[in-house]
Amino acid sequence: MTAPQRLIQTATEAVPKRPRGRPRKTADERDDGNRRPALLSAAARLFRRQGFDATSTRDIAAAVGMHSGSPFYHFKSKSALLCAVMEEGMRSAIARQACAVQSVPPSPALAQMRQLIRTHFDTLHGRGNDFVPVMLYEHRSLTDLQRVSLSKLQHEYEAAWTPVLEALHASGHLRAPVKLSRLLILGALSWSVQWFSARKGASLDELTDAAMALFLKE
Amino acid sequence: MTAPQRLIQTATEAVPKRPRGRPRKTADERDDGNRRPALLSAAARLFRRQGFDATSTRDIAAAVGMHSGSPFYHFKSKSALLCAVMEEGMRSAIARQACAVQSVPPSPALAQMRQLIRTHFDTLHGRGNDFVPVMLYEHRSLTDLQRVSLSKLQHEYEAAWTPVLEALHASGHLRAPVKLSRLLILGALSWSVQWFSARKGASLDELTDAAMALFLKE
DNA sequence: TTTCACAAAGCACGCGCTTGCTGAAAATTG
DNA sequence: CAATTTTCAGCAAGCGCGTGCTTTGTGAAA
Repeated sequence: MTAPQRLIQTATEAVPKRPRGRPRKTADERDDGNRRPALLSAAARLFRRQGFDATSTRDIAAAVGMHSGSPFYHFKSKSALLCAVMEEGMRSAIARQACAVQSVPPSPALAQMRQLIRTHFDTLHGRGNDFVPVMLYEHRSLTDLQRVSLSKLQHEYEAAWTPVLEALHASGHLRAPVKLSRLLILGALSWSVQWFSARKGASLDELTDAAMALFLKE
Repeated sequence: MTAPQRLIQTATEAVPKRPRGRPRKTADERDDGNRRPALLSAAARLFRRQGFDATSTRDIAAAVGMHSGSPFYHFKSKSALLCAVMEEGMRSAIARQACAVQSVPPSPALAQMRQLIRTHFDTLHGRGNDFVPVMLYEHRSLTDLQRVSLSKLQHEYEAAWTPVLEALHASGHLRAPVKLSRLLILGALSWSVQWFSARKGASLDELTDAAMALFLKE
């Protein structure tokens, strides 16, 4: 709700008092020099490595060379910073996913499925991609309102899987119900955050092959 | 480091001083009237609902009608209480799993697989079974030593799956590599903690059917 | 007489966050 | 143009509070 406009003005006040000096930026979309992205990725890395509760705002500030109170100029609370990390992660994941899906012809659906899985693994395990793992495992530290705003992005991401799974169901490559399949498959992939290590064991490509062989027939 | 034993004793001290009164119990295995299990299950419920960090030791004490410092008589630290919750959860899960596997003939392996999946879902979603979900999602709050002691139980639980998966691989019902299959399958099942609700959607039996149809051929 | 299973009270610490301030930069003005 | 005004981006310091945990005390049981 914005403040109501005045309908009656005196002559002196009728002059539109344009404020002098630098124009104000809205609180929602700050430019912030260039330190805000630095805060965001430092927070993402620390949140992923130590967890949200085990990471203090002082840690984050120190990681970008700030003093302890300064992050609160950019984010109004610690949990707002967490939410911003998750939003950033989801937006870039959605963008990568859309780009990846477009780069593959819509049929066969098997190729699209492979691309979806491979892109998902990259979102989880690619270097510098700490944002989405934080989203997966620090969900509880958000307020209810923040959860609502993020669930939209989550649905947007998951929505890309449904038509592919339906095509695979129709062609007989997938026999389980589509909705449950999506939940189980995304769970299997996302859980890899718990055990996957880039330095040992299978590669992301081998992982993708295994997932394809596990979930799909023929 | 314990205090060094005295090697030379005077005549009067040579008499073994049997302590009078109630005999001492070791710190490892206390009997504890019956309040220790109550603390354990109250902690499990709260840890699952609010998370480990968001649950204070005062919350746990209040849940069983104790004062704020009293839980520390039974557990030497908050994280030791968490570890005890997880150990209890794993032990009962392993027991349930062993019992379930024995109740089914070793062949066909499909029947054993179904039983494993169904038992796992019950361990995660059965009422009062808060112990294992806590284990899955509060892993980070343990010390390194505690993690080591728990990983043995984890391996014991997962080991039951391997022969079944190998049989299914040999019979052609499973085409992905056994090791990766186990990781992906257990991930898919465990992730259901994030989305499954007993009051809406599918039942645990339907979920089991879907998982079977998703992972196995024929 | 000794131990048990807590109660009662409180300590020290680290946390998120607030407040007040400041040099620099940018826009507006005469 | 120079002078003025306003905002920006962060520094410096610290407040209040909740936390895990400790210490001492105590009635009951063995």
